[in-house]
Amino acid sequence: MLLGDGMERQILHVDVNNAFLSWTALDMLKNGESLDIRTIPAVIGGDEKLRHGIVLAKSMSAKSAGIVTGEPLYQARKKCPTLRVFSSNFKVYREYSNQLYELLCEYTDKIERFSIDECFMDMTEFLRGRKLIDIAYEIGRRVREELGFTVNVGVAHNKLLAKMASDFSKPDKVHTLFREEIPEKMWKLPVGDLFMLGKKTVPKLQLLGIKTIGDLARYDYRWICYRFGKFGKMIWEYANGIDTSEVVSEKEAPKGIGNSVTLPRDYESLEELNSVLLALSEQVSFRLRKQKMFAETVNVQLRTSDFRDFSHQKKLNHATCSTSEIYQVAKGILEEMYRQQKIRLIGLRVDHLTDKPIQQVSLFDEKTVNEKQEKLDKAVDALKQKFGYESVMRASGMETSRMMKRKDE
DNA sequence: TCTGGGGTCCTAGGACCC
DNA sequence: TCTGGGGTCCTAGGACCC
Repeated sequence: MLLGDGMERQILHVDVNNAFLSWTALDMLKNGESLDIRTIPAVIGGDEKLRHGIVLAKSMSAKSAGIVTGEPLYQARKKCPTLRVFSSNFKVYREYSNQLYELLCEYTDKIERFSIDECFMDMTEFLRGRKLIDIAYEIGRRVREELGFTVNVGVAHNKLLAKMASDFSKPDKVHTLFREEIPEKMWKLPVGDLFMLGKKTVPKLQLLGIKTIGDLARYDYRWICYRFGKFGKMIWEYANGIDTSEVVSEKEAPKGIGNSVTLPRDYESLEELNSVLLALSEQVSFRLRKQKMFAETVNVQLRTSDFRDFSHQKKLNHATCSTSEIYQVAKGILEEMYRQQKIRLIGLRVDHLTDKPIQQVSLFDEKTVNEKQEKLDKAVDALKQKFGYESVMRASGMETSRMMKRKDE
């Protein structure tokens, strides 16, 4: 920084205000609804009959009633009896997210989609003689006028500070967080407001007398590193506004692909669980093949009725994308780990993805079976692509599909 | 009808090897 | 004749994010 401001990176973080709720509101208005649900106590929530009943997003007035994201809908209703609940629609969200992304792409090539409703922009080489903060205000105005929803824009010299800044007062605001502003704007905040400090770490820090981000920033660096390892180094640096990570514009290949479902009631037999596992295998392997990737590891996750999570995994000696193979492995894992518990959730995920199959050494007849299976997978995929995921489905798959909300294309 | 679903990264312990 | 020890792979679990 002593080299002068010319060396500083120019970073923006754009964060959609109440994204799912705002986008649902716009979609409803577009479809002839006259009520703007952004103006009433309202939330986006899952289906309580399917035990998916949590708050995914809230309006400003719902927030004023003390409703927080992630809490059960029944609890939210207790806080606000007049609360209206609307269901999510990820297809719609994807469209609005894309509209935002396209608008932001007019400003820079270096742009990172951090989530469906957040982007980082590296403006360092794209200022074209303008001031960063002016661009931030212009983006806020244009999104509001052209897209119909609002964003917060954080302005800073690195990603962490830009993200912290966009989280200051909302909605429809621009905030800066430059180095000299850190003590005034960030150090006074409770330590739990720091990015990456969640509900498990905050109490541990409080035991050390660390209450604010400033307390953490001024705490002995070596002690925090000793106590919290790599994670400690990171949060101490964050508290001091240090973050050298780059804005990454190319979408990286996924490291793993998984689907899970909370069951409409607790399941208590392998047979019931297996039928869900088959549907999950179809879904996961379909997504895997769409990515043209192969997986080396299969992982089965269970959540018991008393909310205890556990998982088992198996590494294969090759990489696969076959529905039946993934299912067979997953079934074996499930049988090995299941101990007659009441199961609330079951999940399947594949990890250690590669873009080429490590060829299985197999006997001729085995290979024939594999090739047959591969052909079947391809034929089914083609139909799913053309007529929709549910066009080709086993009865058990249909049942499971009803429990699940398909999120992406 | 209390508590979603999709990810990433890190850690710790055991097996195994030299 | 107890007590090495570093490195890698695999697994289970946990923390965090949106």
